Amino acid sequence: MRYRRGFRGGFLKRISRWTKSRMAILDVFRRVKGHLSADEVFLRLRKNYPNIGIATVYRNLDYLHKKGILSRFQFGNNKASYELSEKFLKGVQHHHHLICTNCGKVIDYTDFIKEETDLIREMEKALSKKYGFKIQSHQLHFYGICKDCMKGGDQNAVG
Amino acid sequence: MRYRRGFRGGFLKRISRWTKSRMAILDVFRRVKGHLSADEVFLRLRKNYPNIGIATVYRNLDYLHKKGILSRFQFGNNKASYELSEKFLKGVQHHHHLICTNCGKVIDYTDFIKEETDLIREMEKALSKKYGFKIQSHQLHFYGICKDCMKGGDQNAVG
DNA sequence: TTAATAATGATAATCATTATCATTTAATTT
DNA sequence: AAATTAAATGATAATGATTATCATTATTAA
Repeated sequence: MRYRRGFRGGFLKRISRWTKSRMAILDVFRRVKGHLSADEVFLRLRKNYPNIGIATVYRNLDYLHKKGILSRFQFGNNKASYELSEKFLKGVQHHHHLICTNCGKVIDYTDFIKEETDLIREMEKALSKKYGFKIQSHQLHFYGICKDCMKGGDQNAVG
Repeated sequence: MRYRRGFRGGFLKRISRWTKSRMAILDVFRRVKGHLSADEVFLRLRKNYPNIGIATVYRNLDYLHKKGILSRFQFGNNKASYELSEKFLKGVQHHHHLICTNCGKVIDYTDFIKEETDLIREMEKALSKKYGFKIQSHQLHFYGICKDCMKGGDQNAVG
């Protein structure tokens, strides 16, 4: 068991109670790496944990987000997606997203992170000062048409 | 009337029918400048246009978004916001958003746009090539705690 | 082990958005 | 200007995502 007492340091200290469902949800994200919506988490959990309720999934996603363990995204399909925060897990690379406005596919990319990070750091400092805003995270989304939709088909909304 | 025949050039050519509600919605955005959700548009419209239906608002926001006239955002409160696209209206400056995770307030900022645009342009070129992705727009969101919430209060979620 | 309380599962309620359908309206054609 | 045609509208039902409620259960600290 990954989350037994001895290993509950750092971020994991923020978790007040180590419930079965909370551990199971964290494990889902450790296995999957990418972003998952509440219903996707729910479906994956039900295999090993058939009695879990969808409300528990929602509550824990929100809880883990508030603790800084999951990052929360909305890519434009009217539902939230979550992924492990890079601050929480070393293995998670800093990355951003390409979102296809035609089919909804989301691609993670890790290119240009060095350049981006330098600029962002500078911006955060200046924006914090100018607006008195304590910045905690940022998201950079690119919207467009993916490779498949380019050849395939009927294109939809633009940014 | 702002949208009468003689002036329907450029982007406005994309609009198939100039209905009363469509014009009224565009006018709301011209007056307000900032981002508005469907219900906020609906409320503003009802003053001068008491019979408009909420479905018409949703349909037109979606329509104008697909025509490239409105930009669409989701800041994390589970509902979409729209604003006039800078491509559509010269007066709209390129800008991004600071979102307070405590109270939900959204601040537009226009700082660092030169530096950002240079980097973004470079990224778009490289990402387009690497992923075969035709990029149409981008959004940069900073999440954190605003000035008021910093002194005021009970802090909430982090990014 | 027990006490205190956070978390759970079931489900109702809410909120944002989309679908349906009969009617109206904008633009085009006569 | 009247007729035509298809897009758009308003009312409202339906859907989908998320949140609230509440009695019960499970985790932690004492």
